[in-house]
This record gives sequence, structure tokens and C-alpha cells, in this order.
Amino acid sequence: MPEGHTIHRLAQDYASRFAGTAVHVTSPQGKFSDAAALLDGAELTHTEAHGKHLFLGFRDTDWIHIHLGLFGKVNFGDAPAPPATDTVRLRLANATAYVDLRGPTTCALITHTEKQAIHDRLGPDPLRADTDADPHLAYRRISRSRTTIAALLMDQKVIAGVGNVYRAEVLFRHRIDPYRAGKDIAPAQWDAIWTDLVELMREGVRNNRIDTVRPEHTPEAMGRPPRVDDHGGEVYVYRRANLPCHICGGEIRTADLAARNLFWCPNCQTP
DNA sequence: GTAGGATGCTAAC
DNA sequence: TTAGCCTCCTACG
Repeated sequence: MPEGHTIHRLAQDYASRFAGTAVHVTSPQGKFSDAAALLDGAELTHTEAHGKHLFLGFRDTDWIHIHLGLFGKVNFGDAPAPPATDTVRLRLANATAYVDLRGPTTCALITHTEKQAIHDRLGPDPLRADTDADPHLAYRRISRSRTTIAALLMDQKVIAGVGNVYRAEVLFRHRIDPYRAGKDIAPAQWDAIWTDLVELMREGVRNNRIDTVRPEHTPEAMGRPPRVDDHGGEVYVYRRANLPCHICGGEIRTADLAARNLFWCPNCQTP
């Protein structure tokens, strides 16, 4: 699940259940026990997301930095909290709710300075577009790079929050071959991609899933059977290798790019 | 029961 | 470029 939209949604959900309350902080699995003891009983004052990084602020000074990686999962529930299983890295609980974090790549107590350093190495985030995300910062890097646009979109220093699903889908929606070099993306093309990502990812936050198929291409509109994929949303190419393209009927292709699976339609997407 | 894969990233070679 | 992190689920015997 974890692309940027998931993390921004988590920031909202942690806040709605715990912000402004004193929180019981534990680490049943043990790896975060020392920090949990320091925070136990403190008020959760802020939550924030930048790209795939989640920050939980306590007492206006201390931050928990969370990164889900590939397998991290978060589970919310109503009080009373059941006994935690032995994989729960971090549990927050108050009078009304609890939340468990499992399998994160990162769960660490950091200072404001350390938090700032993380922001500084991340590119603009389409989901922070109304605050401090400047698409031209991303384009400056892209327009000067011979690296493929597919790799650049996954580089969190270039743009923060895009993952393998949004990468594949946004390139399909804009008919761009994933192997095209960054320097061959025109300025207007980048503006269109960015605007599209802002809309798609905002909808992703709202619905807590990724949908990228335009209304005119949905199964109902196209008279084809409903999708069978299990990842949760309606998509054009992601994990649809060897299946027919929703638009041209040609075969969707897949390939390895920087140790990740790439999906695209060679017929619809132009080099 | 076991192997393998997954929407991510980093350090080390 | 590769191994490693860490968890859950599915496919396969």
C-alpha cells in the first residue's frame, strides 16, 4: 500500500484519533522500547507527511520518524486495545482508540534538526502542492538528466511520494514511454504530469487506494468484465503484464528497471 | 509446509 | 549491482 497517498492519509488518521490527547506509547516487539518509554503519556501535537515519510510530533519538540518501506503496515482500532501481537513495533493508545505499526523500515525518535535534514533531501511532494512543493524544482533535475523518466519518477530526491504504481500509471496516462530520457520531457509535458499527479494522489488520499482509469475507460464504459486484480484500484498497466491494453488492445509489457517491475503499453506510449 | 513476491530504500561492494 | 531489512499473503506441493 505505501506510496505517498497512504502516508498522507495516515498523517490525517493518526491526527484525528490522537492529536491533542495524552498517548500511551509502547513497543510490544521491543525495538522501539527506550524511545517509547520517553514518550509515554506525552501529548501528540502534530502529524505530518512528506513523500513516503511520516512524522508524529510530541510535546512540540520530539518527533517519531516512520517509513513503512515495502512491508510496513498500520492498523487502527477502537479502544479497548486487544493484546498486541509480537510483531507490533509501535502502539499508540488513548481512551478511545489504538493504532499498531508493524514491519516499518524506520521507526525512530528524532530531533527537529534531524527532521529538517530529511525534508532537505526530499524533492517536492505533489500532496504538499498547496504549501511548499514546487514542480519546477523537480523539472530542473529532470530536464538536465539522461536518466529514464521512469527512474527519475521513483527518485525521491527528484519528486517525493511517487511509487511504482503511480509511476507506471502516470506515464501511461501521458502516453510517454518509460525509457524516454528526462531531458526529452518538454516543460508543458512535465506541468501536465505534475498536475495529474496532484489530482490522482489527492483522490488516493481520499479513497485510500489508487485509481487511475478515466471514466470513459472503465470496464462498464468499455463493455469489458470488471477487473480481477487484487491490489485495490482500477489501473491501466500496473501488474497487468501480458493482458490486453484497455485502450488499444495490445499486450502490456513488463521489464526490470532498477530492481523494480515496470509496466507499460509499447503501442500507446511513445519514445 | 514452504517458496516467493510485494505499492521501498540503503549500505556496501 | 546486490544483499539486507522486515512482514504478510498467495501459490504450489
